[in-house]
Amino acid sequence: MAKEKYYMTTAIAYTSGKPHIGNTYEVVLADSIARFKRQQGYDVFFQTGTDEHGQKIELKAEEAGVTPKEFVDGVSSEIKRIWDLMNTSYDKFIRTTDEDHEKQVQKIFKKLYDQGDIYKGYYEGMYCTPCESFFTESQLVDGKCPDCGRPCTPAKEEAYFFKMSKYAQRLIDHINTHPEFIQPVSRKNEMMNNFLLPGLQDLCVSRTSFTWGIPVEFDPKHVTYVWLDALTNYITGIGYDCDGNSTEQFKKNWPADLHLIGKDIIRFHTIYWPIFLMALDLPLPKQIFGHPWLLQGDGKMSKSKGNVLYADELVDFFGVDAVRYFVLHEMPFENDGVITWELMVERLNSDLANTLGNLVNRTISMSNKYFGGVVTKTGVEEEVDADLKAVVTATRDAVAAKMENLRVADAITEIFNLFKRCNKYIDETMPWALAKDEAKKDRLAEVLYNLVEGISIGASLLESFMPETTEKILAQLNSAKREYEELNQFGLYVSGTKVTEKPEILFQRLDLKEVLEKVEAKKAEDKKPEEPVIDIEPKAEITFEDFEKMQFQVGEIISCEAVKKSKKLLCSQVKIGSQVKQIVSGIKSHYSPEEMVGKKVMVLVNLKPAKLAGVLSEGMILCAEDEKGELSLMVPEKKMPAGAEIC
RNA sequence: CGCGGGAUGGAGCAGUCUGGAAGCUCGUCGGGCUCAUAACCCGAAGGUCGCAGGUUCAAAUCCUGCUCCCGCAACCA
Repeated sequence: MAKEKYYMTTAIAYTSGKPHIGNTYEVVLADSIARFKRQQGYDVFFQTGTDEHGQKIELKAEEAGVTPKEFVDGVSSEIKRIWDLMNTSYDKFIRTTDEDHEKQVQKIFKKLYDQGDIYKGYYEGMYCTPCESFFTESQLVDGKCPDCGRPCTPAKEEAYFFKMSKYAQRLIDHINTHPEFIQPVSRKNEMMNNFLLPGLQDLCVSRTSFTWGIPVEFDPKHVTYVWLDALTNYITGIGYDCDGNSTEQFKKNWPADLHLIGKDIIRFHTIYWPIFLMALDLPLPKQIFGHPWLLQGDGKMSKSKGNVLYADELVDFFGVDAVRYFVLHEMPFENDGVITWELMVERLNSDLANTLGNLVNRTISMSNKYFGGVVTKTGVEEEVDADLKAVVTATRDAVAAKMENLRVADAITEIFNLFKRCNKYIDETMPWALAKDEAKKDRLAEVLYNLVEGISIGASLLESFMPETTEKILAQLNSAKREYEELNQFGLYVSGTKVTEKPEILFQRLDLKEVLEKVEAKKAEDKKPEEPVIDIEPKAEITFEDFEKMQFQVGEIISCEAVKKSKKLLCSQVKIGSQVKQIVSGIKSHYSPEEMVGKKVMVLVNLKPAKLAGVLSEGMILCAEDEKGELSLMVPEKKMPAGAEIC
């Protein structure tokens, strides 16, 4: 029997910067679903990728001093690196700068234009450049962008529009007759009430204000605007051709079985995307799941605070599978989840180290201790075994039921319930007590066999979520990977198999305090290169001769006192070579006279003497000043004698 | 009236659509055990389900009003 296909996608990640743990969550979530479907025997095609066009990227690239293409190449490979680091099993990583995608988008644009779904018009309104968004006057807050609060400028732009209204009723009918289409269901009402029922506005699908995009073939000053470019990746990635020459792969996989996306872009996926597809006369995806967000626990996420969590950083601390476990387990189905270092450590210690790692470890240790590592089924059963077996064999279907509803967190919980049951079984049977009685040796063997078998099944079920851990456990138990069909059967572990002699610690417990200290240290390290820069008004160019006229020397401050009758001034006696000059400086609010003494500073020596507040000043002590007016004395980086020339 | 989300024992969350004995994990406390990564197992304490009304035999759940929190700054799925 041919395997049933399952085509699923994540949203494509926007290449404006490094993805944080929240972005990464989506692809890990998708991966767990893809892996589980494969385990169940589906012929899965799992696509992810990057969305690489738009004005924002054009600007970012300019800031970075590279071409947009160079910029997105860098970010896209960084995203791919993290996806790979997280061990995600995507089948295709599409980039919207891929040639075949671009070509196809152009063809789609033209086709929709030719058939009258796209028309040319004008976009008028207030434009916020960073957000790449137009707003109506009424949407503005204090004349500023309602999204980001920055100023907007009036703009009018020739643009192409898509006639959304034409397909609205068909979409409403579809949503009403396909309750599973939008998940979670609470989102369905939101879409209906806010967008569909009040009447859909036509969607702007082109821009002329920037060039980093896919040009409209027949009107090249326009580039395709985000959604028609980005959403179509789901079909171009598997070989759609709107001239009717779509690949076999496309014919097999479309329509998608699942689009997994963030809840913020549900609107685009449940309204615009289906309507585009209707216009192309293609079937609609079966399900769109808008997952919640993973939020930072301690206050707002902000780069300046240094509390943004990145996947690779977390992996450094905890390992890939622990991070996968956390984001999958901690993320609720409908509401946003929280991630903090504290919670992460707690989960690692309690679930992974204590419940799972320790179970594997103690089971293997006992097998070695009592039977030289050989696990034998003796058939000496007791009543307590029944419940263990019942729990173990029921887990597969319990997991499947949760996964069917995309309740990934709950699915994982089911597996851990199996491991907990195993731990309980150890207490119930007390192998160490059995070991003391030679007559109970066969019973002891049976108990250990049951444990090894239970763990084997649990480990196999864990594969979709923590693939490396599955490998490790099965390797330690010397157990073969089970087929899905075998995961609800107890007793397939081959009797007489020898487990590893030295069990490897699967998850090391971590001390929260130590972790937090390391995090702090890392933060401090990362902060340095992120200091802001300051631009000041450029002055006219000077000649070298001009420069040579100025004499700078290192001066040592011998004594210093505040200038009476003045708020800002300090008067210093400065030793420069063998002479001492009196210099008055406006730095009282930044340095006390006491702390000035002994400092070696940079002095402009041949400045014409002047009286400041009635006190003679014979030079100038140089300072750097930041945007807030904070001052910092210029001191030599190495030890220098007073009087050393600065040139 | 900008949009959206939230408020359930110390912490993180289920449960709300489809009313019917307040649940899970962690932490705390007490006990057990010693094979194991100071891990495991059992038990207990701890909640007027944000507030106020309403509907109902019955409300965390439905309705109305209110209060408070959070995101909407590119690091936003």
